[in-house]
Amino acid sequence: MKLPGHVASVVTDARLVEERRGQILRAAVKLFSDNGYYTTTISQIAREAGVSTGLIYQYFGDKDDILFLSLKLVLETYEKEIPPRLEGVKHPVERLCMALWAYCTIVDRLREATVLAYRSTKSLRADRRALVKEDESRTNRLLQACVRACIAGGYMHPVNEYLLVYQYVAFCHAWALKHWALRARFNLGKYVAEGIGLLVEPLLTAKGRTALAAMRRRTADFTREAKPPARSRRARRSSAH
Amino acid sequence: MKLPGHVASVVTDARLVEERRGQILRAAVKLFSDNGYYTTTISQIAREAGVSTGLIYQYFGDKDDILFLSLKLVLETYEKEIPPRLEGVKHPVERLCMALWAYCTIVDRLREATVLAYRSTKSLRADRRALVKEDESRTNRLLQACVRACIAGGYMHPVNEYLLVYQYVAFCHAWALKHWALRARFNLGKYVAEGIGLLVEPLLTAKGRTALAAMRRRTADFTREAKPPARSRRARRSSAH
Amino acid sequence: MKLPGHVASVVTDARLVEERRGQILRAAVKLFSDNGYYTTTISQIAREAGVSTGLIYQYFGDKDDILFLSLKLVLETYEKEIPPRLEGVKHPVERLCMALWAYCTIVDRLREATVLAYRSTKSLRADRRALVKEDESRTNRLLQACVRACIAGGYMHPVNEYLLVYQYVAFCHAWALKHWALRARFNLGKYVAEGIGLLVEPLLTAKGRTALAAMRRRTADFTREAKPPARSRRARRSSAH
Amino acid sequence: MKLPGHVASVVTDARLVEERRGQILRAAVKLFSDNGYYTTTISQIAREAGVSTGLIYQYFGDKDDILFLSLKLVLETYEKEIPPRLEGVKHPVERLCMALWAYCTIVDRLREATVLAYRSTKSLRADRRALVKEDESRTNRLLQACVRACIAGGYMHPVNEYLLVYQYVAFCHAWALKHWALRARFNLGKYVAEGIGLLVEPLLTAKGRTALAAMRRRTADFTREAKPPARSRRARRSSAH
DNA sequence: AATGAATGAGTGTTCATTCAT
DNA sequence: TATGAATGAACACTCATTCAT
Repeated sequence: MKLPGHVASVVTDARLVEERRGQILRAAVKLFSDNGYYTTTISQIAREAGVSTGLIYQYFGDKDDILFLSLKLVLETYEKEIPPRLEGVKHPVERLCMALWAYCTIVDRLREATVLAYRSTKSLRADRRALVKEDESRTNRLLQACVRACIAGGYMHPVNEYLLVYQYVAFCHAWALKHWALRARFNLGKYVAEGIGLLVEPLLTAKGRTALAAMRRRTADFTREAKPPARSRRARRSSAH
Repeated sequence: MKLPGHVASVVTDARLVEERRGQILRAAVKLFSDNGYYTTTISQIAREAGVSTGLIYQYFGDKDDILFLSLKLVLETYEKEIPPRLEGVKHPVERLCMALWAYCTIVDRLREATVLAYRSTKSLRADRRALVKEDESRTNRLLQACVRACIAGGYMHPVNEYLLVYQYVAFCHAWALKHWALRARFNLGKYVAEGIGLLVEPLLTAKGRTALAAMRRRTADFTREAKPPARSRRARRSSAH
Repeated sequence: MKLPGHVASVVTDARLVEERRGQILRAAVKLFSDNGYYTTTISQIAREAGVSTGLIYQYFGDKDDILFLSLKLVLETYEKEIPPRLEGVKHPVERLCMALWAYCTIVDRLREATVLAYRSTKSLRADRRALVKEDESRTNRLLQACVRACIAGGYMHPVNEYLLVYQYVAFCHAWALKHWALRARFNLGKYVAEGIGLLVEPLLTAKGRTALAAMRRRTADFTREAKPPARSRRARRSSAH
Repeated sequence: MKLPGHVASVVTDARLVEERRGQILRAAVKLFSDNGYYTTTISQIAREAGVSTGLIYQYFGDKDDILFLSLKLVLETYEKEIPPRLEGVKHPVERLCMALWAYCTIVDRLREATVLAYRSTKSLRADRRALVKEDESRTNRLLQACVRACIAGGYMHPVNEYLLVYQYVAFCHAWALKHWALRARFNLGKYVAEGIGLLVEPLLTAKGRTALAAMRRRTADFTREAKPPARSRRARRSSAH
């Protein structure tokens, strides 16, 4: 009786399991993202990860296990990387905007992997699909807290916050899903800035708009820049704080 | 030198090609939607369509052809079914709302197929992917015309209409993509009504809001109903005209 | 209980059977020669012959029937076309040389078909293989008669005439089988002339050599010419008689 | 950009590749020889070789690869086995006769495979066909050297040595190709002896004939014997030297 | 723990043959 | 008689998975 979330490993040394799985999953995410789940073979993953095919079966029960942990890896990235980006941001409106901005930059970095999540979640065994969806829901709750704080603070008109969050998520994911169309018209900064204009600003109260305007004055940078390489952006961001 | 959009058939009788392809594609869309492209076998499609495996290759060159025409079938449904639903609707705000409502009802009817489009477009041969995207773009342009009319008529504040359309599309597709989560809280009518409250209303001018309110009074029905079976909905619609 | 040499036809009108079979066999010989038996499909044959696939099965029982009659057609060509070329040629040595020359010109015309016979005889049902070999043997006997006459007339030293005939056949067939190599060094006339120098002349008695020399003086033409197109060669031949 | 002569293997261990390929090719040559290329299935080859079908694809890229190496195996056998049989044979006339004898014994041993080469070379991908023909040409050159030495030594009248070699090759191959007819009248020894009488002796000078007669006196054995099994023949030969 | 050779069930695709019209 | 749509058995080839070393 296997638990759906459990992935068995023949190897017992926990540190080694951690390390090898990471090594294999990085290869898998890359290949799945580029070529899809079904067209990626175990031996391609092995080659990309620099191990033998046999070794993979020491750390994963079957191919579905690899997909499962690959998707978790991606979804957990969202969940883990957004909160630190909100640290020190106090104002609810600013937190909401920063959350969207953070989410979008992560999507941008994991663009192919985000598409993968849409393509391949249904390829998972059904019981595990639910687990992956929970991961996604947890990320949504991060946004939901931001929205709620805006409304609670009187910065945003009361709205169906649940639906709004889904719209925000759709907005962030669209950067990956519709990148083929959007990239012709936007860079990432412009995309987020315009998105805020469309999905945040119209919902704000007068008080909220004032806050947004203030924030814009301070962080004008990311709305104008051409999309820079990931590395320099990360560097700039840390120096800015 | 094959054109990417062309699918060859051994059979020459155009009527028969039309009919058989339809028969096979209906089976394929169903199976692809339920089980995905790669896990659906040609012989499953044949069985579902009530023909032999060999026959399929009289009407399609290979499995990719079937996927291509399946996706086209789905995307063309959007493109073809929205315009008739807008006939007779004059007011720009009302047209926009009706377009969203129409789009969402089609997505609802083709829920699995819509998910299929997200899952499997990347499984297409690259040259054909572009053609499918064009189909999608054409549907977007239907929405874009509605948005533009609203702005031109002074019913909506000037916004980035291109991005807004993508938000609308994301909203409609989300009904299929996130149905697992949304169905717990919304029925289709409520979903659309709330979506309009979130994505249309806040962007309207005073004049636009008046129009929206008027419309709501007249068509209050669809915002309250439980999701009805497709047949009765269609019946109601025609009687309403 | 089918007789091996019998090919059944659904159609009863003998004249029609004759005509249709000829039409189909010409197409089959061409395609089998170019592409081989197994890689040629019935529908290719049908297309080449300008009929439907179904029609082929009105005149042949199965694909093996087509191959069988195709090979017979080719082998009977040898058997039928050599004798008229010997008409009026009286001298045994001259008859032998003319037979070789005739055989080689036919091989040259049916080059691909000759290769086909080597490739595909073994693809025939075993009982029919024997029939085809009999056809070949009958052609051999034409040569054998020539050799025998030479020996009987004291023009050729007594030799194993049976083996010699096989050598002659091998020589003629080699023009097709090894054409890829021979064509770089010989045209057909030179090939035959040199072959006679190698396989006939050394076996002749003094008397025989005198005859050969005389013949050469008269028919010097074909030993020097560049290989002419089939049409002009045929024309010249008839005008020479 | 694949080189036509290269056959890729998934397995890297050279010794293993050598061994497995040999094992599979032996099975393939047997089955191709008996049943032809197209009617032999991969799984028949696998069964005959005692391996799984999958394994075959670890050592060959596709079925064409197997045919290619099968034909090479056969043609290289000629090329490799003739020279050792000439070792220690000094006299040009004797070398020529020994070469013919050696060639014919190899053909006799590989009778079916020799027929295979004629049947199936055209089934090869065109670029590889040329490589196989080169193998054949190399064997021809072995004979050509023998002929040339005879002429240079004044043992044979000057003739078109290129054509003569082709005639010798045709003679040797005929033992396989026309075995169905020849076996009724000849055993291998008699076939070669008579062949020499027909294709070598008449071309010799007086000096050459003396040498041939001398040789015949010494090695009279092989012209009379019934066809002995390959093994004892080889044994006798070495003891005779 | 790690390798990679070996397995064989499963897939897309072809094509000789049939048969309703 | 002639058509060509329909069939389905058969094949080449793939790849997740196992296991001896």
